[in-house]
Amino acid sequence: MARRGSYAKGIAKREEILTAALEVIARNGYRRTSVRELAEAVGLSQAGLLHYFSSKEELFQEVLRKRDEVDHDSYGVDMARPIDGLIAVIRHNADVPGLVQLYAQLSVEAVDPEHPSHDFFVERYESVRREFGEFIREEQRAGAIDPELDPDLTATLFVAASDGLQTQWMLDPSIDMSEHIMQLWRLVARKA
Amino acid sequence: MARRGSYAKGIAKREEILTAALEVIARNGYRRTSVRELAEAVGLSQAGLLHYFSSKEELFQEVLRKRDEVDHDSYGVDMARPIDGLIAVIRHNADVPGLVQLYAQLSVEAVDPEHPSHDFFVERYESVRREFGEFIREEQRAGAIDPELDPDLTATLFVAASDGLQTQWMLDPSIDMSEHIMQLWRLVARKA
DNA sequence: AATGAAAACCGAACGGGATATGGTTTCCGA
DNA sequence: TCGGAAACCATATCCCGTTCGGTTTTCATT
Repeated sequence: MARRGSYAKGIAKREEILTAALEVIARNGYRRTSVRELAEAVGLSQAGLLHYFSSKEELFQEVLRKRDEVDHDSYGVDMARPIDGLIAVIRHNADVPGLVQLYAQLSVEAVDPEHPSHDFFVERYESVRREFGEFIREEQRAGAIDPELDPDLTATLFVAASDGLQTQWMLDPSIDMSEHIMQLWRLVARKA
Repeated sequence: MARRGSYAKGIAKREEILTAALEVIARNGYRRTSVRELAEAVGLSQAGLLHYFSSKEELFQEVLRKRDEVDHDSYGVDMARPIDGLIAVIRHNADVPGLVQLYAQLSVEAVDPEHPSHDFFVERYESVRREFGEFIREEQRAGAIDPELDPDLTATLFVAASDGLQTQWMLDPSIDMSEHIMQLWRLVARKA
């Protein structure tokens, strides 16, 4: 049998790195977070840290992937409707500015097709739009949303609004992101 | 009298740099645009280029400021309604991906309060929201928009949607940004 | 038209960034 | 217990933005 996979110590260290990365980013901001700092935060050399992640960008991508998993478990499953999950996530995001900043930064950098996280984000957006679009179709069948509305277009709009609100919120934290999304939902939900 | 200000040659060179920066970004993407390349593109050394702009970030900010001026002159003045101006700008943006990328990148980096362009973006968003919010108030007075809608909230939503759509469009250029904004406008505009 | 001060520009160097290389040490299953 | 892979490090490399101390060019003043 070929020996493959990591040792127990390595698996724990990897998790520790992901957690520490978040703390460092939350404290210093994305721009001022270097692999040197990340390495120091977990008691490794730069090369030691890069043993776990082939690049800084891949490390960050893994942080976001893990966040997606946690969010999906917390707000995706037990929530009755995806819109409630979306609002819950957005509310939660206001408590983790480091993650929001990391996400905003990496998603924009990844528009470059050569960026290592390009495919990750392309697929992520596709799946988020697909899921939310499907939800809107359901609401239309249930009569809660105007059937004339294009569900895919509307889903894209929700995702866009969520992303754009984050930028404005980071520049001005007095902006209440969830309130704006609720307003958008009221706009698409049929009245009376 | 103290001699101050630039020579004719310098003023022309400065403009040339701003124009060339756009071309280089459009060709190489923001990530791969270095001051070395920028300098080569206009026949200067790195230090020579930095004589005009104290930093790379300041140069990029000036590119965006110039874009704002041009857009404002082109779509802000002669357009009847700001919403038409917004849609026209968004349509135009699809033809200048380099600018869109530069804007998206810099606006996110500038969320760091230490970033040299932080104040620029804070003020820019404030003024855009104020202008659009005022327009919405006018439409409400004219009876074109539900007076119950919070105009500032709605303005923020339009800005957020515009920004967020750009990210999705850069990742998937088949997305029609203007169509989505028109959809949003239909949602807020009173029907029948 | 000569002058001189500031603008325009350059070569070289600096500090810091991510990452590749070639190791040594530690782990742990066969 | 042993051997191979994982875990980890010191060092080196290359590119980045930026600084410093110049030289050359421009052009208002005289």
